[in-house]
Formats: sequence, structure tokens, C-alpha cells
Amino acid sequence: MTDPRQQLADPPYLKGLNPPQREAVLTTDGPVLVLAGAGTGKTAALTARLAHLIYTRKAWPSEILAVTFTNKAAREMRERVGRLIGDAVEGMPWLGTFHSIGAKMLRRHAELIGLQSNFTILDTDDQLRLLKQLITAADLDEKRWPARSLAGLIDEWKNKGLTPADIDAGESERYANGRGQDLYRQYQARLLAVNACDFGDLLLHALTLLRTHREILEQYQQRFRYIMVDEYQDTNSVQYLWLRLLAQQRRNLCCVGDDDQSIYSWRGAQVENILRFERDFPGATVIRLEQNYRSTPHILGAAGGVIANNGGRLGKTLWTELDAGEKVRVLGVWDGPEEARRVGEEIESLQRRGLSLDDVAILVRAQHQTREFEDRFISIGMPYRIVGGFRFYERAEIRDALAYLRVVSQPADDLAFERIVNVPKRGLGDKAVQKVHQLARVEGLPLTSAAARILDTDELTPQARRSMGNLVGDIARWRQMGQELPHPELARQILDESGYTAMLENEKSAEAAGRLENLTELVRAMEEYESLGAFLEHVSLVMEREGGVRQPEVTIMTIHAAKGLEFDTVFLAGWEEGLFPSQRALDQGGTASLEEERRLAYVAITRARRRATILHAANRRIYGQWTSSLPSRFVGELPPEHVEVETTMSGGESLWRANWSERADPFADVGRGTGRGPGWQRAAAGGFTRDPPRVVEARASAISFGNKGRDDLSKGMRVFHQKFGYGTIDAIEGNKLEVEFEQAGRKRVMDSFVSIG
DNA sequence: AGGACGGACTTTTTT
DNA sequence: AGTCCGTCCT
Repeated sequence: MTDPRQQLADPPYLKGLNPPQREAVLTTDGPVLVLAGAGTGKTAALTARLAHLIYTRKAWPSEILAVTFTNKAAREMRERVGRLIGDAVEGMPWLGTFHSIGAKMLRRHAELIGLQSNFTILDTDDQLRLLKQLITAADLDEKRWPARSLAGLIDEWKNKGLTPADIDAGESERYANGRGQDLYRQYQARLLAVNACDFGDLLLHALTLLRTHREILEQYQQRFRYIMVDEYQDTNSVQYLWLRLLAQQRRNLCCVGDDDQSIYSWRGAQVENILRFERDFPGATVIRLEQNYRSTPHILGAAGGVIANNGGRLGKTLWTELDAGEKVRVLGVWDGPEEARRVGEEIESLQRRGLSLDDVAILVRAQHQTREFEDRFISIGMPYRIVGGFRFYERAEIRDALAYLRVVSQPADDLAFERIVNVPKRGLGDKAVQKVHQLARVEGLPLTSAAARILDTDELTPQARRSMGNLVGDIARWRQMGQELPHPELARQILDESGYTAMLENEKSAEAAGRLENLTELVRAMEEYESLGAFLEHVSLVMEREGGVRQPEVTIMTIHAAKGLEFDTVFLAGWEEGLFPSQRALDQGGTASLEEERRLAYVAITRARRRATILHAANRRIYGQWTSSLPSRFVGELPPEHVEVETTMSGGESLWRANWSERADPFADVGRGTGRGPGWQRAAAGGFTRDPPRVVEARASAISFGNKGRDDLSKGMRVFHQKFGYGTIDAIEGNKLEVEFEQAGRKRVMDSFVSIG
């Protein structure tokens, strides 16, 4: 701070920052590692740092490289920097995800890699289809050597920065008796042939580009005066190597991260990158952000107690000025359904106290756990939203629609053609498609051209020929239309004329109705983009639907998906050995795996601002089998002074108590409050191997109790439900219905969730 | 060509 | 339990 003006009056972006945060902002030159604990205002510091660089003219916006992992993080950073420095953000072309920046560099220099700059970015589906073809062509049994594992392996190699030439015999051995390298090479060749990249390529090619073209490397080294990286603990090897090359010259690299929140090793992230930062960049300044602005001391204490069991940490001690607040509650319940029921009741009670449902989240280890909550919330009429699982652009109907658009906009996109050739069904099965393939191969044509050509032959059956002729004609016409029509209108017409819309309309299921809506939304989303090409690029990289007005809802999601988010109240479900930590982590991977699970537990707890409840069930149905389970070891690692242990003594207590009165009550000790230590674990281990009783719902949920139902429904009526489809009302109790659904079977649902069908 | 049935598999997920 | 994939039958 040699500039005296800065000492007189702080620039706006420094307002409200604590001393270490300021240090992170003002230490602009040389390598900097910011170790930012959960909730310590990392993004605030990072965005202020960007603002500072621009404000003090140390760099133009276009001379700063700022990388994040997710689009969401990139968007947030862009917005927040915008608030600090105004329109100058518009000129930050190099703020984005690793992949989007990789794609950007690649499009500029595509020809050096053997691509054209309008290359397609393949999704996982296309990737697998391509690999399957190669595996079959290589005469391998796809059953024995699944495309999935090859895809995983190739991805792993790409994450490590390995091109086919770098694969040694040992690595190659990992697929089909040493054919790994060969297939990887073939795959890469195929990708170039169809002018396409997979996600891994966006990084690997970007690295290759810098490695093999000195002048380009120097150009970017010159350009990027400052480099900032968010979530550094999640970087994999390619990303690390790429960053290191770019930072080598000026050494103004600022990495922000938290080794305790590294939870992505399974997709190539190397915690080691952050652990060895100081060795990689000698003379690095290390700044720790430890003041937490998010959570109460009890929550931090609980999280800290768990993570303290991990070894090899860089070490941080979070502290807060907030009041103690409530202790973290640990709640033992009988089984999965009861867990969902209890959480539902707790949320209703918080709601009555005025808490918004938007401030509540349920975090689970595995996606399948969301089901239990979903079922329960549907029956009590609790608005919820499940994050993750399939995202918008991953849904089959969206991909189909996109494939149509790709076929029209990119004549060489064989994978898109394969996808839509028989969707909707038009009598073009494997036989017909194979013939087209054969012709394409022989003549060296893209599939659409081969399809047109094959019409002049007698290769296809008359039926197939007619059908193919129609499709080929349609595609040609759509391409023509694309010249004149705005692209959303084009999309609408294609969906219509291809028969895709009609196919869904004829299918009277609940899903079909939702799919049609999704397609409408897709078309609407297209309006935001300048051209079809711009839209497709957005889709392949962002995979996210934006905006939308929502009513308050409880959020249900995996812990992974919750990273970076915070909620007033958090329910952490399923803390049982085998589920969390997961059985996989326990069986293989040893300490490293277990420690990653523990970091996951740490991330989970630190999402909470004021209230956290950890639940574990004594019985759970796993793959359709009832299994009894022990409380997670992480429960045992919670420091007693920060937790309060409860039994499940409410609601259906007498019911289930009656059912295991002859047995040891696993929570007998828990209720008396020690709730910890071997005694408890032993008690819990006391085993109840028989199937848990069917717990009949003991009482109406508080919120719906006594509400009057609607008067336009009666027994025997046919109704429609968003999730369950069509059904017939069997009984009405107040505002609750008992409906026999045609597909989903018998369910209890709230009347407000159905419409007269 | 396409629907029906039966067997294997089952963490986490971004881009 | 639920889903995906392959095989068999129409």
C-alpha cells in the first residue's frame, strides 16, 4: 500500500472486509494461497481482489484470468464484481469455468489441434455411443468390457493430462487386456473426424495447445497479468498443469481453496495440489481466512470436532462472533420412513414459527435418499425441490430436441443423427441404420448425406426407404427454413413436423405432460440467444436452466450439490455406517476415502447457519432389502459439548415401541443424554435383524389437520397428479385424498396437488 | 421392428 | 425397489 490515497479513504470494495480478507485483496503480486474456511467470506475477498486489480489499473479486465469450477460460481463472481466496479466486468472475457475458458482458447486455435473452430462439444450420451461403436468394431464383448468403464478410464487419463501417446503398457492394461491405449487413440481420431470434443478434451487440448506451441503459450502468459483460481482444492492434474504453464512467467497466481472441503477426488481432483502450493510456488504468501460469518459456535464446534479426525490438513481454526445458538441435534429414528416423517414435522413446526421453507435444506449422501422425503412431502403437501439428479439439459426429451437442432445446424454431426433417426418411431431400426453407416464409411460421408444417397439404391426395404426419404427431405427442408426463420420458431416447427410433439401427446402419462412442458421451456430459453450456434454452445457447457419464479420450497439435495451453499436450518439425513460413510468408501480406498467422507460430513454441517439436525435410522431398506444399521462413526466424533442427543419419542412412539419391546432398545442410552462412546455404539449394535414393523401413520400432520378439502372432488372421480399421473379417488379425508393411480398405485396425496382429469 | 419379460446392478457429479 | 439392458417372441 504505497499509494497514500488508499490510506486516506478506503475504496468501496474494501468496506466491511476483515484484516486477512484485506490482505488477500491487497497482496496482488507473486503467488498467493488463500486458505478460506467454510463461510469465511471467500467470495467477498475474491471479488474485491478482482475489483482492486481493475480499480488500481494493475490490469485491464481482459488481462485477468479468473477460473471457477461451476457456471454458478462464475456467474456469481461476475455479478458481484459488477456491483463493485460497474460495467467494466463486461470486458472480462476470461472469467469463467475451466471448461468454458478451455473451449474459448480452443475455438481460437482449433486448427492447431486438428479441429474446426465450430466443433461440437459432446455430452456423455454421445460419448458412450461412440465408444460402444468402437468397442464393437474392435470385436470386444461389450458386456465384459463396458463402454462405461472405458469412458471412465479415458476421462481419468484426460484429467491427468495424458494423451494416447502417454499411455504406458500398465495403464493400457486396465482395459480389455491392454487394448486401452489403442481404443483411446481410435476414440480421439473419431472425435476429430466428426469435429467434436468431449469435456475432458476441452482441458486436455487446451493444455496440449500451450505445451506444443511456444508462441501461443507466451502470448497468453503475456496477456494474463493476474490469475485467480477458486476452489483450488478441486483442481485435477490437467488443470494444475495448464495453470502452472500460464502462471510461470508472471507468477501472479492467487489460488483460493479449503483442503477440508475437497470432496471430488473421485473425479480426478488432487488435494495435493493445494497441499503443495508453497513448494510449487516458493515464496508464496499464505493467508488464512478463519473468521466465519455463517454459523453459530455450536455448529462450528461440531464440524470442527469431526474434521479434526483427519490427518495431513493445512489446518485452520474457524471462529465466530455470533452467539452460541442451539446445539446440533442428533436424532435416532427407527427407519427411513420415520426419518422423513420426523423431518417433515420439524419443518412444519419451524414454519409455524415463521421460518421460510427457502431457508431449510435436507442434505443426503446419496441421490436415492431423496425419494423417501419426496414421498412424504407429497403426502403432507410440503412444497419441496430436489436439486441435482437429472438437470434440464440432460433429460431425454431435451437431448432429443437438441439432436434435431444439431442435425440441422451441423451436417457432420453423426451422433445427433443416430439419436433422432428413429425417434419418434418411424420404422428405421438397426438394420436400416447399419446400412446407412456402411455407405457412410465406404464413401467417407456424414450420415445425413449417406442417408440421402442410400435412397437411390435398393438397400433399404421399401417401407424403410419411404420413411428415410421423408426424414431426409424433412432435414433438408429444416436446413432451408433455418435460413429464414428465427431459431426458436425453427425449433418449434421441427418438433412439430418431426412428429416428436405428437408422440408425447399420444402418450398420456404424467411424464409425457412434463416433457411437453420442458420442450416449451426449451424453446423459450432459445429466445435469449442470438443464434442457434450460440444457444447450442451454451447448452453443452452450461447444462443449466436459468431463472424462474418460485414459491418457497424446502430444498432436498446431496451434500456434494450443497457445497458452497448455506441454509438457516439443515437436516442431515442418513448418518449411518454403510450409507455415510458409504460402503464403497469403507470397502476400498482406505484412509483416503474415509477422510474424504469425513470432509463431506464437514461440508454438510457447515452449510447450516443456525440449526443443524443429524439423523440416523436403525433400519433402512437398501436395494429392496431391510437392513439394520449403526449410527455413523461421524456421529461419535461430534464433540459432546456441541450436541444434544434425542430419541424418537413422539408421533408413533407407542406403536413402534410396542413392536420392539422384547428387544433391547437401541436408543435407551441415547435418551439419557450421554449419547456417545462405545456404550452407545454397542447398544445400537444390539441388533434387530427382523423386518421392521409397518408403521401406520399415527396422526395427521399438523399443518393439514382440520383443513377443509375442496368441494369439487368426490369419490370415484378421475384426477391427474403431476408425479403419479392419472388415477381414481378412492377416499377423501378433509384435504387428503386416497387415490388409486393407474401407474403408480395407491397413494395418499393432498387435494391441491391434483386436477380433475 | 418392436414390445414383453427377465436378469444384473446399484455413491457422489461438473463440465 | 427401480432401472437399464439384452433376449425372446409376436
